[in-house]
Amino acid sequence: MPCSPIGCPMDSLLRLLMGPWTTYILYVLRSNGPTRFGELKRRVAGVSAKVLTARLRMLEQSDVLERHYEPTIPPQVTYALSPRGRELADVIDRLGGIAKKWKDEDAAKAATSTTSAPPAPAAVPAKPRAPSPAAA
Amino acid sequence: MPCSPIGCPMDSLLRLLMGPWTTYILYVLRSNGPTRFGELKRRVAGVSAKVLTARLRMLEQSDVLERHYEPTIPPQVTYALSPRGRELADVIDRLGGIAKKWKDEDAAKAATSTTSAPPAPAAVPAKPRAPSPAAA
DNA sequence: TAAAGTAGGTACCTTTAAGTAACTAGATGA
DNA sequence: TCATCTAGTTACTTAAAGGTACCTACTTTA
Repeated sequence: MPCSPIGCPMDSLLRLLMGPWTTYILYVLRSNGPTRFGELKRRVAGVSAKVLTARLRMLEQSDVLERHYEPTIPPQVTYALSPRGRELADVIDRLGGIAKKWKDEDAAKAATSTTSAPPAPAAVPAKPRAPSPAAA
Repeated sequence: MPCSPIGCPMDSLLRLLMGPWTTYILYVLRSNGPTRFGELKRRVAGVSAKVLTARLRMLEQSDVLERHYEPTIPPQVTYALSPRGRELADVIDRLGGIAKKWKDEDAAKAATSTTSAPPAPAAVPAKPRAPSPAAA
């Protein structure tokens, strides 16, 4: 079940971003700088250690972030964005900009439409959707 | 199981891109222009009608693409990118560029390392990974 | 003595989402 | 008359993920 045909270079990259939390991990790492595992887990609220570990391994193996292991007695492991990670985080940022813009546009549109009208119906009744045969 | 905390504008956008085939649908629509359902299904090789329909509905509801229904007797339904879709496709293109660059870099690195060496071992044995307690 | 904090690993369960196949209407072509 | 094409829909099945809980070794603190 690929995101795109096998061999497409996007495929592996998307597989990277696709997992839950991934972009948020990158976001935290970008805005927070090198971060320890526990701190990361606290900031990415709601993520389980298992999934966080899995994501970090994926990202590390793809050279998107760097893992620094300090063998002190309570061991200290720090994660930081690599150059690739920063490159990726920039694009994600751009994506975030688009997302925010759309949301604002939607909010503005909703505001004007509800200025003198009841809450808009969820569906688009006038649209000539292909009739559902089974519904007959 | 959000990709990021609830309320983050990225969340819905990522949910859009995350689904399998989504980016490829956008890619086909971008390079091919308005495309009919069957043609789309043929170009996005391997996708099932069910999933393709689901993705198209998602993208349509998010105003990423436009659906045009022509009630001829074999009905003709055409999908095309909306302005938002083109905006999104641009970013995806950038992401694709990064993916390609990384792949080339990896290939080059692999070529130099295998010039006089056997296939590189898959793991990184020298890295001081935190010892696995259960393995002892 | 026992709990807490470090950074995870592992087993088990559940949920979600994809795949597959069969079905739809109505006209056309063999 | 039956299959085919259009653009899907629906039910059923299955597999891949995530969630939860419990486990590790070692030290410090209460």
